[in-house]
Amino acid sequence: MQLILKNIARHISLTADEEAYFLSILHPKKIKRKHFFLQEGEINRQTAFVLSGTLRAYTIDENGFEHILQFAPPDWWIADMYSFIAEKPGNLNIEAIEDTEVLTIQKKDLEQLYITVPKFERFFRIITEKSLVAMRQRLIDNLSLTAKKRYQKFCQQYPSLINSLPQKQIAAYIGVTPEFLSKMLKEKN
Amino acid sequence: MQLILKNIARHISLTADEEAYFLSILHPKKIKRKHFFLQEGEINRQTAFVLSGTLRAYTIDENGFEHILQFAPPDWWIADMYSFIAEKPGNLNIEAIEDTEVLTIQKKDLEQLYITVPKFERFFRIITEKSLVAMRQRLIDNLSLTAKKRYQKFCQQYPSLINSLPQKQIAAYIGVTPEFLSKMLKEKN
DNA sequence: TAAAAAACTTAACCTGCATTATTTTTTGTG
DNA sequence: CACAAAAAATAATGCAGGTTAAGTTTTTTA
Repeated sequence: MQLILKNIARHISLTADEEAYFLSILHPKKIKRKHFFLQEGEINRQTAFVLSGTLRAYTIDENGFEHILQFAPPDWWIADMYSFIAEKPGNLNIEAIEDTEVLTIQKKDLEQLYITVPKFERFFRIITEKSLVAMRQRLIDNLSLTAKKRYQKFCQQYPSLINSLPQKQIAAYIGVTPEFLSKMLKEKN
Repeated sequence: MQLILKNIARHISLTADEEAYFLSILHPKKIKRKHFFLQEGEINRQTAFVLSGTLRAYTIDENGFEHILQFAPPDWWIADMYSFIAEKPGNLNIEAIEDTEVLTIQKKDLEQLYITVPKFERFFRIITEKSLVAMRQRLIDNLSLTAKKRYQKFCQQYPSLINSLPQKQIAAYIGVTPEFLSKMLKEKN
């Protein structure tokens, strides 16, 4: 529980009452490796904060290829934002790549939280702004960098993941086939 | 001025006082065709709402190629979010593709607005969430669709722009060279 | 309104990455 | 610990889209 309070304290400060109220709406949940927090076609009714383990969010395109949009190691928030705000079925899968513990907040509870403690509007505004900046940069990188450079950037950005992830998933994140990533890695050095 | 109030009314409602205060921090600005609202290397100290005309936001990569991140026709908000929140020099250029009128809000005024009228935290949270969803979808499209399909999607999404934009700029948005777009367009039909 | 600049077209050739298919290695699970 | 499944490596072949460069049309602006 300390982890999520510290996460929030990076942008807003809470009174003891507000903190207690916030903690009261959190639901702990465990997701086993290879199990899903959310599957394509479902409505994402809760947002998640990762305490331990790691989740990944991905889509499957019409040719059956996976494209990974986000890894969520501890201290990260994750949801299918489209589905969560529209309350419609989404096309994201959110899966545990190892046994994972999260805290979830139901959409209804979050809406009430916004009303009761408006500071949380600020908190989520700020982290959404940061996500947008990161997503924008990733789009730019995909438009302007070669696969080799995108791989290098990935290594810098997620040094902790690089050794625990199958290459296949790194390929699905940087936007190349596993075969091509394998070839690239042989060429280097 | 009505346009921006309507835009805001889509997500929050203001009292007469709040409305007056909000209007008081807006600065009208005109940007002539081919002139810049913001240039690479500058700190983006204000966010803009387009009243008339159209802006485009783009980066120039290390090989000198432009990549367009956003078109902002009337009723849209635009800024270099990275530079705006970090208060550091950004790498976006925001240029008028025709004579354009915007309303700007200074970062300092926006911060005060958040404090004085917290509803605006909600407003900007919501529109940032929507931008994030759109940006995420664009990344997925770039990872999974062919250039032809991305062009078709662009036509559906910006029917009003399609005839007023140079092909070069459509190419810079969908992520192909102008030569290749030209070839594609000949092939079709 | 004419000259200059920008946008567009065309075409030959090139390359980064995909595809397909087979083999080898690693990992997870009963 | 064995063996089934997943991941990774390898390699031949293919193609979407890039590059270069020249010529043509449209737009801008003096």
